[in-house]
Amino acid sequence: MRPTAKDLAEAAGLSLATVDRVLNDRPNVSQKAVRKVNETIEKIGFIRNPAAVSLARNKSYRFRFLLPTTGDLYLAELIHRVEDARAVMKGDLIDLDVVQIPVDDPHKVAKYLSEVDENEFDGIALMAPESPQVRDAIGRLIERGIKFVQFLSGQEKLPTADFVGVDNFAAGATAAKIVGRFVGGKAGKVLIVAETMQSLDSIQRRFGFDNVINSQFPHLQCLPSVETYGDERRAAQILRRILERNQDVVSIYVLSSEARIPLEGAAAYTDLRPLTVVVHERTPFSESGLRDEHIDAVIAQDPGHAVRSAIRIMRARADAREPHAGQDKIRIEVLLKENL
Amino acid sequence: MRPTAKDLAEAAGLSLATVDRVLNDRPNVSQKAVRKVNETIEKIGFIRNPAAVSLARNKSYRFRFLLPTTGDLYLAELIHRVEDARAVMKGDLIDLDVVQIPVDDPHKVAKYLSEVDENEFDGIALMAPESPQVRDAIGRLIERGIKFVQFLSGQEKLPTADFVGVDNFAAGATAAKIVGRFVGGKAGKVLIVAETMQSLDSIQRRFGFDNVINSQFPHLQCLPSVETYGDERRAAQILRRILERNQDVVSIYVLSSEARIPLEGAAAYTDLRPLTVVVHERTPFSESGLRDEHIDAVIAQDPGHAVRSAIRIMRARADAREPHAGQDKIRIEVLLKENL
DNA sequence: CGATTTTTGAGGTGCGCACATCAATTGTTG
DNA sequence: CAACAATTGATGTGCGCACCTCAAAAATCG
Repeated sequence: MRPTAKDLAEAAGLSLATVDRVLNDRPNVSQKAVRKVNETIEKIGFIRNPAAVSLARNKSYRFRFLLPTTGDLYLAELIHRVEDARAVMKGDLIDLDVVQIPVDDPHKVAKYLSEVDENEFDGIALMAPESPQVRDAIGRLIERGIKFVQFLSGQEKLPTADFVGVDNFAAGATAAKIVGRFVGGKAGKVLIVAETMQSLDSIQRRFGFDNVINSQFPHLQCLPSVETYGDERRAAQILRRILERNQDVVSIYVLSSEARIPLEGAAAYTDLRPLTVVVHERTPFSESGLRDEHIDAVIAQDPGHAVRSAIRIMRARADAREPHAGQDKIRIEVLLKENL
Repeated sequence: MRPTAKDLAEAAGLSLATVDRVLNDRPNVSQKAVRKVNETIEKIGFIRNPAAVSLARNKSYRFRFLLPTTGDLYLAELIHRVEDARAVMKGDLIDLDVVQIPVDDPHKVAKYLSEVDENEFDGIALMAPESPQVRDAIGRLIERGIKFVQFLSGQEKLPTADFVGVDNFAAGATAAKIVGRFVGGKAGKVLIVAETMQSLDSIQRRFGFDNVINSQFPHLQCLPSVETYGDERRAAQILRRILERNQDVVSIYVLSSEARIPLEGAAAYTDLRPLTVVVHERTPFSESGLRDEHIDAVIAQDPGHAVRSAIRIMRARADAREPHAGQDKIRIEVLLKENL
């Protein structure tokens, strides 16, 4: 039988009350008692029964995901994953919800964060670009005891907050390696498309991409980033113009999470198959693109994994535990038609 | 406040005893009562508090991983992951252990399985090739109420058992796609190395590999599989001979989990850098190979993920629940130098 | 109809721990 | 040494549920 707190008390030659004081960091315990208890824990291999703890505390966790209002398929996927997790975690006394806010307005984001009630939420996961205002608001949030996770964005990592997501520099580098090797020695230009280059994510990906192309594939030339601003017509027009002017484009790299908008625009003008097309994030569009070979590779971060990871981290922090690092690292996945 | 079983009973107009009978599938309940309770569960959104269930049942789980005795770095990694999980899961009343057995002897495996005491273990995860004998032994194990997982091998999926691992056909196809596109249009031969071609895993990977090469990269020619039998000297000799005879080898594909043995042999004879080298499984060797560019890509399945997945499945089965499909699918990962 | 079976209700116990109260013991200080 | 503070012990309650027993009520049957 596995030792209980009572066994611990007996083995330590102390009362259950003192053991309780040590285990739960209550005041009025001598250093000697603390040491004795901890030694005995090691000695007899005592482990708190988490079910009993949870039951006795009868505490529940309320976490909120703050996601952008605008976004296409990947955002939808993300929301879907949170809903999934919501259903699963409900049993474990974890209440989740999603609120969408205009993340591109730092002022509004900061205002929203400042209005979060610490009696209503134990943790917030925010997907928004960073800015000084937002950073300050996050700091105040944390001071009020609300656990915070930077979710898939804002990689200027705050020392006080946890981050869930990939290394975007490495993600861009990975895309570049695929492009470079898939193109196959041919010289030519690489067309790079982003929704916007304002965000740190885009900048880092582009930086990682250029870095690898320039050092390992000097026969390829990266064109300046095209920004779509999420506008389909605009995207179609600009891409058409650029492809007309640059007949030697051999590859397209879409570094935003929204591949649909630029690629549908480009496909209207030219056949994508001869080009090496690499995009980010698995969506119904990118999946079908892989299947019918309009897209050669997808660089992805599993949204379900990201959501679960954010939840695990907030829960661990709420329990004043360290998160388990290993399981919570988000991998940069490379998806081909063959390993979908 | 979230509804308890008592609330459920009141809302359903039944006693707690009857509600308990329904919730735990006890005998002597009318169909009417069952229906009424289930309806009320939906209506008030009752969810059993898993902590209370766990505490009241006070049940623990004992699972054993049966792994091969022989194996190199990947096996070591796997054992390490089980040990990690062991420490983490200990808190959740899950006892894990690892036993290594000679998996290539179906007779011994079957004998071992038949001797597993159902009072001592709730679940077994076995990493071993299939054979009729083993299959029968697994069947008897399951009949005795022990939950069983086919762990990273034996993909002739038993309808009665769960499987954790990748689709090896797809894994081979993925490797082929990488080889084909990385080679870059050059014609030549692909050297394929396995520890043994006896195992179903190897056969499926090879089949998937050939399939993609033949259909998409006809300018490449697959050589017959070389078997190392885990013997370094043998491997070095054979590979040297083959590479001497085939000066037009452009790529090496190692389809077993042990890349070290063949690649160290080949590297002794020739420089691997000009070749496109693709191997399976992330190990210290394959990682450093990626870093210094002796290896171009690694096709991997995360061992930590696989271990956790196997545990989750055994636990779900032991609780007579269905496992959560999504989280437990093992991805075929593509690792490059850039996304390690 | 009574005799039997099936179904229900009422109630208790314990799982391992958190949290609270109050008394008893020890240590400290002037 | 008394007066006080710091520490410890003894004990109780409740978290939500599983599991058990015994009696009562309802349904079924010959």
